[in-house]
Amino acid sequence: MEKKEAMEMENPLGVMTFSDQIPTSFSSSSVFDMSYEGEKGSLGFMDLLGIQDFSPSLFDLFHAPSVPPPPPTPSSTLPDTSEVLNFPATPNSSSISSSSTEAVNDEQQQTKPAEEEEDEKAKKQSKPKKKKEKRQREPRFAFVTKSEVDHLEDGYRWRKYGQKAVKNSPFPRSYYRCTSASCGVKKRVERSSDDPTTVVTTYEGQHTHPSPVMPRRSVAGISLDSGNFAASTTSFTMPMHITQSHYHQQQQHSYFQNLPPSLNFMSSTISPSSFLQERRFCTSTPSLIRDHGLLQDIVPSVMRKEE
DNA sequence: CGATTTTGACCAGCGC
DNA sequence: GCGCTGGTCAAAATCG
Repeated sequence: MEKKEAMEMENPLGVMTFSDQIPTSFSSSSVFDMSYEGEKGSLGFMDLLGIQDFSPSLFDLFHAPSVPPPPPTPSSTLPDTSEVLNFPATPNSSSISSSSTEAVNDEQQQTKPAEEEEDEKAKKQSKPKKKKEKRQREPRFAFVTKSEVDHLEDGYRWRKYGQKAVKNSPFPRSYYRCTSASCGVKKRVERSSDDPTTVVTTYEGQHTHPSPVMPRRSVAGISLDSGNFAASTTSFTMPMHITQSHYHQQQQHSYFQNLPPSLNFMSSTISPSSFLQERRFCTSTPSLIRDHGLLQDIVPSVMRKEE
């Protein structure tokens, strides 16, 4: 798969890496490692943040001091990290790495929504698709969580549609699809062979509907109210203000300034207000920070596809 | 009985 | 062309 993605990578994108240790439904001390994958390539810039040793909240995550970032690496010399999850250096740290073809490759994205569904269907059915046009994947967002259970509760309902043995890993990879009719979001779940205590979950696509299951006050008995983890059922959830602070932090470190234009979207295209606006767009009650409990709650709009 | 999971088969893409 | 691998399909089994 790496190969495939590498092939699809035309514009290297950044790899967002956050780190945190947060309480989740699956573990009282979950390592949180997220990776937003992209087809056009990725660049480890967020992981350069080296964020670690955070208090158990995403909010803190974006405010905690970070270690000095390593010198920016030219995208051209970066390895293919489309599937790399940037495991944290420390046991308690984790990372969110992101890269998305779609994030930057908007044009193709724009034309996707309606026609893509059909395209995908056709693909699956008879697959008489043209070779030239490789399948454009949805933005993918992966994270690593220290958990004993493979399938983590994230507020949505999933139907397992496949399972495959993973090369060089004793653990199988499971494929899930959102059960909602019009929602084509998929996710892969696999246990890390390096660290069997961690689960790698990769989301692909955007939910086109609100979370059908939204236990907002607690997850598996773990209340989230006490912390800043204001939004909800899953570690994916991120309050608006966090997103904003995230932006600021990035600005402070000026990581993006050293990135190629295609990677510089965070500093050049996104402003705090744009984040806010996006959030408002997603929520009817901005002040209350409504989340759907998934990607859409954490991934900036520019990294997602607009409907 | 409908929804979900399991699992073998199938297909596409890729490297050799 | 062949083999490998990731991803998906779909029938059967299982679950609630």
